[in-house]
Amino acid sequence: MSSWRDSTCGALRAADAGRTVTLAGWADTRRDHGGLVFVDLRDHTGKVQLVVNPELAAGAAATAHEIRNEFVLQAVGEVVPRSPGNVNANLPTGEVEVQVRELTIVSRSEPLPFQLDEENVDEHLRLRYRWLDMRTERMQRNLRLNHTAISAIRRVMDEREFVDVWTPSMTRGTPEGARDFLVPVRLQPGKFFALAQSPQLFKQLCMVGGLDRYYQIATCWRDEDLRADRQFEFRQLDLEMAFVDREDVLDVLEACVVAAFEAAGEQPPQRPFPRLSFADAMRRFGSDKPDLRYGLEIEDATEVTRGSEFGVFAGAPVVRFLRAPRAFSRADLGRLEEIAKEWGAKGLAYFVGDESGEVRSPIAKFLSERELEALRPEPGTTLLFAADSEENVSRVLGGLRVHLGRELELAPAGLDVFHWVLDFPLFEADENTGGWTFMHHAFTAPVAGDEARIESEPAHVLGQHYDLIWNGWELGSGSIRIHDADVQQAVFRVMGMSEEEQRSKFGFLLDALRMGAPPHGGFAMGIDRFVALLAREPDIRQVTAFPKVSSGSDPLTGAPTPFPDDALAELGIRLAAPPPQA
RNA sequence: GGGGGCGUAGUUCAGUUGGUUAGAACGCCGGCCUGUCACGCCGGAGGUCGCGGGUUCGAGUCCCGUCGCUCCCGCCA
Repeated sequence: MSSWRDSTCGALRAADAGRTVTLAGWADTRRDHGGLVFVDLRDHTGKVQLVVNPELAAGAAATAHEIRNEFVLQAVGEVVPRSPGNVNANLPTGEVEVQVRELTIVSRSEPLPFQLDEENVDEHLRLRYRWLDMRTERMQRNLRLNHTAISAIRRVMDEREFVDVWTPSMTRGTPEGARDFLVPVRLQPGKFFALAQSPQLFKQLCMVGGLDRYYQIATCWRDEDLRADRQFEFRQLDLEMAFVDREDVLDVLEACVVAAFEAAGEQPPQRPFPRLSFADAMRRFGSDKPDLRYGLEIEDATEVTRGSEFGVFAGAPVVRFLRAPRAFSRADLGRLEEIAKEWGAKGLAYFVGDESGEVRSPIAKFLSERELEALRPEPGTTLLFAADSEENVSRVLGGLRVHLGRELELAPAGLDVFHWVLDFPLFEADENTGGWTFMHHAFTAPVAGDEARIESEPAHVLGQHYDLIWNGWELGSGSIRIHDADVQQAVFRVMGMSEEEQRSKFGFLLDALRMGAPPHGGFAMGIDRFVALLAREPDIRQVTAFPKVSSGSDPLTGAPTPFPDDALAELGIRLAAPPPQA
């Protein structure tokens, strides 16, 4: 070890008694008795109690009185066992302490803007002083877990002979994806690189290039609003494989998830992960990423209410409901109706089954005996209805289901459910243009046999796409890609792209697909989301060393900042409006 | 772009129907203290109640605007 220390604080145990050690770390807490001084010295491994006795080390004692919180100290002393009455059972090192002989204040600290042991400290403040926040057990654990998970994943990649290939961050813009971050460049005034939203096309080209197995822990950039699970920049486990089927890709991902759990010391989920088709997910849970830790499935009442006297039911193509395990009050139902309206419902019909066995419902008087009998809620439950098009019913009940899941805490603590969602449609209607757009991206292959009807029946073509879901969070998605240029061009045409446009935007891809492209497929999994869930944190900022806040700025450095006009001029840029004063 | 929540000491919070000098705990400063471990005891400093305007005899409290943070919708191939 270095001259600064020959041992770490957290490692000391009863067996070390008698050793003389040199320790270095931070003053976590001090208890100055005027004569005796106790200091809990902390480093990255934990804490140990230092004792400074003026009768045994007068110089050290004088120094010890000067210690304040978070001073950096170096101490030389003997590890001694504590007397039985003085053992601290709350500390792994609590059976020993270090009797200090020499004490050096290596570095002083001003009083901190917040205390490290304080809970609920404003996050903006924590981020402004992230280097302090990082000293907390929470952040130490989270950042180390991030590393542990990535290491485990890299080991899986190595074992399976994936090759880590670096792809460019500065690349060609993709107007049809998320908003690009633009990078002006002095040598090409008036032109811009885009920061890569994903290495998608490059990894496909690696397959055409014969690399066979590609992977990267790839940083991606997207200029969209930030959320609990979204930052401007994030990392994904990005992989691509040649000569594989869907099953090969799913197998690799499951192995990565299990390996990361094991490395983190957690019980890994059972393999194979359950599977759900997109159609089933939407019908049963109203979501393409349902949280399957609880049931609360959408049930159908379309048949029962056919020809109902209640106009809203009679006039709707689809009537479905959720059976919530709670007899809601009128006030509750008012709030639920608001939620339903946010998801596009016009109102919220309900049947409350009171604990007494009474059924409360403002619409009961419109319904027949047959309907009432079929839809009778159990005592202590509430049926919540949506009557509309299939699409709207799914959206409303899906939104309500998520809300109820959270509000009623339906997910058992400690339960983790991974699952796949498969068999997505390749296209969806584009509300803006009235045409078709891809559901995930333009490079997903249709299922075998559907190639011929890409252009004739785009609505009915299924894609070889798959999503990985953990407790209702989309961890990532992948697909078997198109490896035939003609199929790729058919997809582009459905999206309304002219031959010219195809050439200018994706000519290089089409060229590659015409020069011996192997069948291939891959996946991209959001590492930050994965680690946040693994750490049981509510958002990805807690597992990110230096995140940005939701307004899109960095509280620590103050970035982004304005640039002087001459710096912009060199790039051929002039601002249309002066920047707001910082 | 839209909707909700929050903003009082360095920090975390309290502050009644609008009413005297805005409080507590921790932290900070000074003093005492040889077995504490969230050490204890005594004393002290510390406030633009985010900012601006309005209503009122009187605003931390009510109203309007604005800024910041946050959650959500849109957006995120």
